[in-house]
Amino acid sequence: MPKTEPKQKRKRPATLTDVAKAAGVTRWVAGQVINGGTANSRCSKATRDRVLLASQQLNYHPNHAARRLCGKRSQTFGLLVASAGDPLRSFLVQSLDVEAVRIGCHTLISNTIGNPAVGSDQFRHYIDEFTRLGVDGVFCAVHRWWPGDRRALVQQHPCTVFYEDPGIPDACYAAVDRAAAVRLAVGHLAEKGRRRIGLAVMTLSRPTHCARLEGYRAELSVRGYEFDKRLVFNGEPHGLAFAWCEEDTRRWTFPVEVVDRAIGQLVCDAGADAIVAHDDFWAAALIRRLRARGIQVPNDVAVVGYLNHYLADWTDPALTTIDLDHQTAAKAMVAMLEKMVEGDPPNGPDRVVPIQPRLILRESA
Amino acid sequence: MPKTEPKQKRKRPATLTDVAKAAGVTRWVAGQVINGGTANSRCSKATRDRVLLASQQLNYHPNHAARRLCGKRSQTFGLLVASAGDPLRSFLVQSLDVEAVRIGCHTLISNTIGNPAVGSDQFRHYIDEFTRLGVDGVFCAVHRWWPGDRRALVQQHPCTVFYEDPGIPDACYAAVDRAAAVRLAVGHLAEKGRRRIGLAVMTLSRPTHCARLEGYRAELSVRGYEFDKRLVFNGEPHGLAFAWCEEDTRRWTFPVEVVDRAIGQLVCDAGADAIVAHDDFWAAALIRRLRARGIQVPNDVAVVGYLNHYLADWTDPALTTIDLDHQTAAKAMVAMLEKMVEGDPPNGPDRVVPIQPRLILRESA
DNA sequence: CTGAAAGCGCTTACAG
DNA sequence: CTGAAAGCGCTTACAG
Repeated sequence: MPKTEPKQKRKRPATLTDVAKAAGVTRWVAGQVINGGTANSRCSKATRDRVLLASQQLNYHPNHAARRLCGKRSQTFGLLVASAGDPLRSFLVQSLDVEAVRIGCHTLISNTIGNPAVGSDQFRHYIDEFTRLGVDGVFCAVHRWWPGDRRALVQQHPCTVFYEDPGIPDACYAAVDRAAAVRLAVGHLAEKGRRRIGLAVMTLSRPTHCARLEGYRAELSVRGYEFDKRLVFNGEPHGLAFAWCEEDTRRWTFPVEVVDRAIGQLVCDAGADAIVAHDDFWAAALIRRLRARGIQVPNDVAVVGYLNHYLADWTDPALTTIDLDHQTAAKAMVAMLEKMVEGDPPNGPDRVVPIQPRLILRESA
Repeated sequence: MPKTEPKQKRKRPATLTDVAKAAGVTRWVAGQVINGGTANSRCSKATRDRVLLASQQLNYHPNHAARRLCGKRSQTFGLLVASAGDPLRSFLVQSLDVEAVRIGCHTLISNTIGNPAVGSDQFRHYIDEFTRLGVDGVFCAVHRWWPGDRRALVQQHPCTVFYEDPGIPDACYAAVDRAAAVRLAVGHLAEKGRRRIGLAVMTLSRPTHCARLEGYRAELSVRGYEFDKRLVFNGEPHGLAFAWCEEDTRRWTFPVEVVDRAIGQLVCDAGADAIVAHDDFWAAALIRRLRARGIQVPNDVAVVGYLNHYLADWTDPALTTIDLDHQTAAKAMVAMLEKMVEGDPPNGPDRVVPIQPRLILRESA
């Protein structure tokens, strides 16, 4: 084969100089036109058109690295999340990206668990990576009971917005109003004629979870129901009471015994005809275990979840649950972060954006 | 209040010059030490230690933009996905990131659907964004029936690796061996003594789906079972036969009628005692609809899914299904892309990496 | 090892 | 509008 064909070198992307040359103007003018600068109005439409045409023909895209080097923003946000694949967070991850893109920014995934390749302190690792990459700001959607030094994070990246209260002073975050969530559930059940509404929660030791009990009592009181402490099941004394995904098998496990005890206390002992569950996992497990006892959902006992998780459509009966409105949360978080990046951080009560949950009616209540 | 406190300016991150100065060496030496360059061995341990110490003390992190500007790789991969939040893909997204981080790279999320903010052709939008940002390569995990010009993608980004066959020539991709998946399912069912094993698929018009029928027939033949065409249900003639998530309500819908017809044909007419379902959604729907008819799973009819989707643990009974081994797929995709970036693209048969699925035993079969 | 220099592609401030 | 220049922080090639 003749060596007529020179080894095709990857063609260099067009630069601003190329565009300027092609359009017969100076770099400065080309830059002004492309960036929509103030001088834009000062140059003739003909000039502008020539620049734009050349830019298009050469498939010009401003070099991001060069822009950053002379002080422009990176237009990139870091996103800390325990694991982006976890459906518990995946929709929030997606919504954050969608909202970031809306203001011309990008999102960098950072899984802080399950990646020992980056060292033992993955959270810390990404804090430094974010510095190196020069992100404009950081979203942290890592549950507060996962490891990670949040103080170090906000110190190194003052522009950080959390999802849910990270438990450090002066943090900015969006958080679902859990009291309102339970009130929605209890209110709905009361309207459906349920008289003995139970509450099954994993724990009452964290403030965010206590809000549920408050909401529960408040709504009972509004409805003229008496509070009966036997109708509140707290999983905490029963040990590990949450769903858990095995790292290797990806198999979800759930402490069925705890749920059985909840049924024993709430339904068998206290005569509950409805249960507001800790979350959709609890609700799904309750539905299965109630069926195993021959108790019909929702006829005998109605069940309401919390999350509006993916699986809510696939339990049998489908789960009536509380949606956390991740989209609104994401919008709020992006708006907050953008203001911080622009040097206008929220103060006082504005640092916390409460998200109003919504009741999603399906079949279980 | 006295104006003693000057408005605290955001302190400039340390530069290589700062480190060199602090360590009392030239920028060149500092750079060599920090980058582990070849000259590293040429300088004394004392010098090295001084540089490393200074680097640590100043919390030095090489400026990414500057490095890129002088020709270094961005160490960033673009990741095209229909929607990162979709649990169908979210674990692949996570695995790709984890594997990318393992080789020192980062992943940029790019949701190609549901974000009209970036224009009508979101796929195209990201192709250009990737160019602008200077990603080293691209992962495309967008289902081939979603819109997007794959040819334009590989033309603009020769370093692109797909998940599943994108249907364009010379593409590099990892793809689950669907024939093997069905064989696993059929083999398991046969060993459990099932004699009338049905296959319910959404369509047989795409090559990737035909592989299932091939696998089905092959395994039947190995087991000495006769092929009975009544035991194959093709959803295609019955119209829309897949689960669908409403954009606004996030509510999943599934054409229950189609599943009912599948049960009618396979179980009632052809006497199936087992069904290999198109995917976990089909399987979950089959389980519900079988129960509605008083048919017990797995006693009367065993059901096997495909995906090992999140919901497999929450159907009742829990779903025996085929795991797609996203982790292995991600490893293969990252390895392939990395080789391409380094100028050593795979050729011929090496362009396609088949992923061997695994059977996950739960309760439904 | 040192040191001075060029260059990556852009933005910006400045003199005309 | 033009044009020449400086600078962002790094890497690299080069002369000592």
